[in-house]
Amino acid sequence: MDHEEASRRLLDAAEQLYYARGIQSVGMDEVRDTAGVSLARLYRLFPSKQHLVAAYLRRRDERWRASLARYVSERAVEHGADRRGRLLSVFDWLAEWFREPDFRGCAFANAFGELGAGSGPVADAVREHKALVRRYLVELADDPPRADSTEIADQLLLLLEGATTTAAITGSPDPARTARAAAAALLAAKPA
Amino acid sequence: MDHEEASRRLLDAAEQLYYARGIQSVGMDEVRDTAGVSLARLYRLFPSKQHLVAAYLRRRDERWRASLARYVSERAVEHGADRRGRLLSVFDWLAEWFREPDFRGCAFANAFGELGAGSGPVADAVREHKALVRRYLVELADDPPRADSTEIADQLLLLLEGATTTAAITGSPDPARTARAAAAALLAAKPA
DNA sequence: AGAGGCGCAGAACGACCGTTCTGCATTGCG
DNA sequence: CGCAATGCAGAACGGTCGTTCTGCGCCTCT
Repeated sequence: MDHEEASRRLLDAAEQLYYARGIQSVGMDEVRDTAGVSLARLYRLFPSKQHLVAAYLRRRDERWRASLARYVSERAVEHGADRRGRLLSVFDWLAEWFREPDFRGCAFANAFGELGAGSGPVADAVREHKALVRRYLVELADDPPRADSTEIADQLLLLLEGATTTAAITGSPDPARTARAAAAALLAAKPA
Repeated sequence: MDHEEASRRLLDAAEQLYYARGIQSVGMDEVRDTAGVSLARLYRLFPSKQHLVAAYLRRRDERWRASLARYVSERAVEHGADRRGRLLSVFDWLAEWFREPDFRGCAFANAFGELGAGSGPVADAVREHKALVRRYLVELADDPPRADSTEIADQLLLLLEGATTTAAITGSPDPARTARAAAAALLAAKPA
């Protein structure tokens, strides 16, 4: 097992365990056991638990955004979607995510809520994720370019965030539908 | 010190410590020290940590909703506000809350994200809080009565939730302004 | 063969956690 | 006064945590 494989296994284990059960309640022993990688190597690859958590979140951010972008892009091709169609398909993707059996809300908000603003690399990873998602929404809203892209993107970001938390707490995917309807109304309020 | 006073001190301490630092990282010893109440009495009043957390959240829910309702009501009197004005003043209240020095996001979502859906009395308290806030928004939206009150209330609830989390993560009160503008647009999209 | 380097499993360390226990002090009553 | 009841501070218990250490096995090289 080379370092890349060990790292991948550790991040898989971290993702599975921390997302399902929170961060502080999962010890490094359990990450080791789940990953099948020794503690010594774990600490060689990630100098502390905070580093491991931040790394898992950064990898998750990439995968999450890539999954969303792929979906929006494919739907745009299938349906010849315009700006509105592309922005609304974000919420269709949300609906699918909320229905996944291991859905447990936003890993980034959960980690931030658990560990707080002073949690160094973890808080940084969370903030960067949110900034990148916002940027993606601005890009979608700005195609074709318009003066209100940032404003609408910010509003849709709040709907996305609120729907994710609400879906986790209520255990229902309905907030995706609610958010989509709100997004449609907001887009309709600002025609081209 | 009677039981009521001890209970109040314990809930004050719990609120201060758990909201600021998360739940698992604050031991019962520290709650005891902060409250100035013995561990024996603490356990007599709250049989377990979960009970204490749930009790603090339930008290916080009452205070939070009361503060919001008072603000909305006072603003309605001051400005002769109609349905739209009352619903929008929810977001004005949010803006003030986000500016408080100890603001750290939604205590309910944070606790849920940290402890998970299986956390018994805590998860129950979180779900009930969300349901009560939703009901309050439905009441605001239904005055005067309309067929779309639940729909608009659900949409505003997502904005409220998304703004709270985003404000905590970004450390900025701006999401309240963004949410208010979105709420205004949603209300304008459905005139009387 | 022997020596050195590397990596492992899991023990060890010190800290913290949730909860219960214990020696002691205080209070109230007869 | 003596006795019983009550409550306290904080020790104790058993468990878990993050991190480092140690004895051992394996591999490579001379």
